[in-house]
Amino acid sequence: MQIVFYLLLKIALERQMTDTGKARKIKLFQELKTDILTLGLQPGADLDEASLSERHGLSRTPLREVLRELAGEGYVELRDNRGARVSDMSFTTLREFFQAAPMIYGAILQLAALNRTQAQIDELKSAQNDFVSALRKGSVAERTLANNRFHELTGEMAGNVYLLPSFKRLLIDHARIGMTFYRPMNNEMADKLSEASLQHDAIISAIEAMDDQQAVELAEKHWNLSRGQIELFVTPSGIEASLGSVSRPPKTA
Amino acid sequence: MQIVFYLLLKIALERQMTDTGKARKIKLFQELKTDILTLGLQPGADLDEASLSERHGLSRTPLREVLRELAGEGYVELRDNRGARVSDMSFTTLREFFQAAPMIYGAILQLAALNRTQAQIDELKSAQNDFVSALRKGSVAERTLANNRFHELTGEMAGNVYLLPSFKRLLIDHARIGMTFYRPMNNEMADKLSEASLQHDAIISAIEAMDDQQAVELAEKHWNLSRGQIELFVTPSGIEASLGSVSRPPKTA
DNA sequence: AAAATACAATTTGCATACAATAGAAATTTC
DNA sequence: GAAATTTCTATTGTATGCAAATTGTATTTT
Repeated sequence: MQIVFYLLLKIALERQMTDTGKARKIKLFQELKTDILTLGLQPGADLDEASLSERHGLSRTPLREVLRELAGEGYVELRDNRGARVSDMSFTTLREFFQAAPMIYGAILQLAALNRTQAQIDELKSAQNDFVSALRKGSVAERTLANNRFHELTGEMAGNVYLLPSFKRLLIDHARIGMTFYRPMNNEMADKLSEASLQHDAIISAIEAMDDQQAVELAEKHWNLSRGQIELFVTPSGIEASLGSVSRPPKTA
Repeated sequence: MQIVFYLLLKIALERQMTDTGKARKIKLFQELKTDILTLGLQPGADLDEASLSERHGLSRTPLREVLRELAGEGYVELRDNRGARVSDMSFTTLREFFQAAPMIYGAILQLAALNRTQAQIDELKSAQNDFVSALRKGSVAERTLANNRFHELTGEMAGNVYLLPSFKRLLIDHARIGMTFYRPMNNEMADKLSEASLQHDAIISAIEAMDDQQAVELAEKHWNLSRGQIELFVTPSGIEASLGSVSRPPKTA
């Protein structure tokens, strides 16, 4: 009987430590982020407050605050008297993405090389290890998240509060676009993935050596590789069979 | 007697139209923004939820949501279990500001020239009119806000969701720094203000002509002018009197 | 008297209840 | 039967009360 009480007490204490309101809030925050980054929640998807709050054991008040914070970082969009929805992507935004990314990425890596601390270097190396093992044996989502984490760290290293908002916004959509091309469909795409990993190593070296010019060059190379991956996915080599061989459902209505 | 009832009804209806919850929320949002931009609320100032909500006739729940949104745009910072405070500025952030601003400003004006619509041009001209009249007969805060509005419009013209977050963040601190140098203390500073106004006109012309290269050049010139104004304020010409002539209070404690 | 601790007051965080709004469904009108 | 209007339902927005946490103050201890 005493043991039962002891167990109950222990559970209660652990609950207080690990499952307090704040912890649930942070957990929800992270889960929504990763779900959005990995397309578990697709662009444009509606987020229902009631079901979300119930599913995560939070009342709607703190949930709504989480949604506001996510909106601030660009993960979701809020519509008046309508639900929140996952930030949308379109041809237009894709074009804007290609316009903005090279410049910001270059600036971030340059500043990272100039401002990094040793502790940050160690973190970056650790993140790169995770990325490599994700490439070897991880899922598409794990690869995307590991790559995202690597670049987030370079953003922290740059340590410029004015550049960071745009950089983070870019990383969100880079991850979502990447969810397609981190699913290699032929040898060419797989090769580019390992090349990306090698570039990460080079980026780490440049940053550690505080060689900002080298960092800028690597940023451009890394961006071009990424760009090539996207193009490979968007414009694949043509299908050999004629279109007539694709079965179509008969017209019924 | 009937007239009294009519008036009461009218007031009630108007109240519903103009002073509904949402309107109060938007108003609070705007007021906090302008107060922060014009240093009515100084960097680092604590924001008390209770007094703010009472003063604006809103309960704490929507107020807290407003604070979250302001935090997302970089106006305030939220600390756990502590109050929100106005985003701080320091030597470090000032340095970061000078690093990031030229690049972003150039990119924004270039894209503005490429993407602007005629309606936006008209708005920009109107904003420039307001700026000119603020220079002639407005307060320091009015000048700052008018200048801020002008540049916000160029940001809208650029229409790039990835660049906008950083640009807006820069504008916040540019306005706050500007609150010092839009208080001209000698002829040299006053001259630079009218020069800024002329540059605005040139910027409008370049954007209207969709001359993006010209827009980039003007962005650099405009930035250099702004930089010069800041330097004039930070490092003024020395005081002629000797330090000994400055009266000091006698040591009492 | 200085440091540490306990307590009280203030402030933030969360849950619930209620109000307002938007979208869908049903009814009426032509 | 189609269009417009009204009613209803589902969902978002706000207010209030209470719980948790922080900070400042008073008390105790050394």
